[in-house]
Amino acid sequence: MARPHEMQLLRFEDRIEPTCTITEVDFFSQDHRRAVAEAGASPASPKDHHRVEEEEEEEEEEEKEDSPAHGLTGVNIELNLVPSNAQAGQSVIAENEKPENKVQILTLQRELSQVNEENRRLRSMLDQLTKSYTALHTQLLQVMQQREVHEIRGGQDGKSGVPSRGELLAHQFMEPAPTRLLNTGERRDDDDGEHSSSRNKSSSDRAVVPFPQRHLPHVDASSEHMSPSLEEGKSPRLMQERSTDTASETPCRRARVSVRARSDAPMINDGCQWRKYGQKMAKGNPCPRAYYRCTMAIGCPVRKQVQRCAEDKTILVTTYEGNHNHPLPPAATVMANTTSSAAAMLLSGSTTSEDSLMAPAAGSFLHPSPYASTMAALSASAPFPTITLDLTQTANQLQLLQRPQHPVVPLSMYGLPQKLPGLMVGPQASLPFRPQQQSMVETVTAAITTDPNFTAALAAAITSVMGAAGTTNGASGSNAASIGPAIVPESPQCPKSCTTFSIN
DNA sequence: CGTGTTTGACCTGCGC
DNA sequence: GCGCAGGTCAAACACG
Repeated sequence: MARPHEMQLLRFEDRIEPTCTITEVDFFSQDHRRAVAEAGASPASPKDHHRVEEEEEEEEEEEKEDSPAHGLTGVNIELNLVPSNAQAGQSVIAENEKPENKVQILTLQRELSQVNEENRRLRSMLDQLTKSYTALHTQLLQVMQQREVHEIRGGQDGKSGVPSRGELLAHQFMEPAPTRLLNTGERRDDDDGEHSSSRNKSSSDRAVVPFPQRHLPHVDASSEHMSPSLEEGKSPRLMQERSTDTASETPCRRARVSVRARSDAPMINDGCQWRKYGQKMAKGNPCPRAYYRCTMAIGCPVRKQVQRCAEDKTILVTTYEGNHNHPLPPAATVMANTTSSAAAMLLSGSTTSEDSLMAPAAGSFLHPSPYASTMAALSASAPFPTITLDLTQTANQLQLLQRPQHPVVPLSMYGLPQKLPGLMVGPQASLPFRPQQQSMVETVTAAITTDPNFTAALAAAITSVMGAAGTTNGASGSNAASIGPAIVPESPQCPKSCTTFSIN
C-alpha cells in the first residue's frame, strides 16, 4: 500500500515525465548501480531521477525505516507546490515566467539535491550492509562446518547432536563434504580416516563455500579441493560413478533450481560469468540446450543449463545446479542466494515430499494462495529434485494485482518501488488512480516481463527472503531477512515459499 | 596469443 | 544386449 508521501511522489513524477517508461534495467549489473549513483550525484534527467527514487524506495524498505535515512522518507517533494496546470502540457519556460513558480522550482531543486545526497548515503550504507552480510555468511559457514565436523567425530556412537533429516538435507545441500560424509558415512566406513584428514586439511579452503549439490560421498583429498582438473572432468567417469552410485541412497543429494522467465536474450544476466561447454539437442524441443559452467573461480562447481521452452520460445528456462565455492560480487549474490535458498528449501522440505510443498495445508511453508500451485513446480520425474520458479504466469499476476485493496503491494513489498505504476502511466497520469488501475497493471506487467533481469532479480530477492525464513540453517538469503518484515501478510503474492513466486 | 564457442565424439544410465 | 537420451569432453575454430 502506497504511503501518502509516495502517492505524492507518484503524482509528481507523472508531471515531470508523463511519458516515462521503464527501460531495460540490469538489476545485477554493477554498472547499473554505478550509473544510478552517478545519476543521483547530478541533476539528472527525469528518467534517471525515477531510478534514483526507485532505488531510494528500495533502500528505505531495507532500512526498515529505522535508519538515519528515515527522515528522508519525506522525500516529500512538496508536490502541492506544483501548479496544477503544469501537467497540462505547459512548457516549463512558461512556468518560469511566474515568480512564485521560480521559488517553487528552486525549492524543488534544493530538495532534489538533498534527495540525491541522501541516495548516495543510502547506497553506501547498502554496500556496507552487503559486505557485512558476505562476511557474516562466511563466518556462519565456517562455524557450521566446524560444528558438523565435531558432530561427525563425536556423534558416531549416538544420535545426540545429529540434526533432523530435514535439517540434514538442507545442510547436505548447502554444506560441503562434512555433511555429505555424515549423510552417507556408513557406506564409506572404509575410508573414513582419509576423509577426516582431508576434511580438516581443506576445511579452510571450503570455508567460503556453499558447496555444490553434486555431493560426492566418496571424496578424496583432491576432490575435496575441487581441483580444476577433476572438476573439469579429467576423470568424468569417476565423477559420474560417484555421483550416481549414491543417488539411490540419497535421492536429494543433487538439487536443481530452474528459473523460467521471458527473455529474448540467449541468457539471463545473473551476475556471474559463465563459459559454455556444451550444447545438445534435447528430445522434444527444437531449441538446443546449452550447458554453462561458472568461470568466476577455478573449479567452481556451479553449472547451468539454458534452454528455450518448446511451447513458448520467448520463455527462457535456466536451470542452476550447485553452489559457488568462491565469494560472489553483490550483483551475483542475488541469484546465488536464489538457487541456494530454493534448493535448500527443496531439500529441507523434501521430508514432507512435494505433496506438502504443493499443498498449502498442513503446515506447509507455502502461503495458502490459490495461485500457488500454478507458480511452483517440482519435478518428480527428473533424475534430481528440481524446483522451478515460474516467472511467466501472466494471468495470475494480473489477477493478483487487480485486487482493489492492494493494487501495487505485491510489487512493492520486496523493496520494489511502490510507486512503480506511476512510472508507467504516462499520458494517463491525469486520470483518477482507480479507473486506470487495470491499464497500469498491464503496462507494468508488460514492462517487467520484458526484462529478464528484472524478473530474475525479483525472483531472487523473494526467494532469498523465503529461503531465509524457510530454512533453519540460514546459510543463505540472510541478507534479505532484513526486508522480511516488509512482507504484507494479506497479499496473495506473499507466499511462504520461494517456490510460489510468479510474475508477468 | 589468450579466451571463449562450436561441435562431433564419448560415456553413462535407463528402458525395452 | 541394444538403442536412446542426457551430459560432458576436447579439438577445432573464431574473435579481439
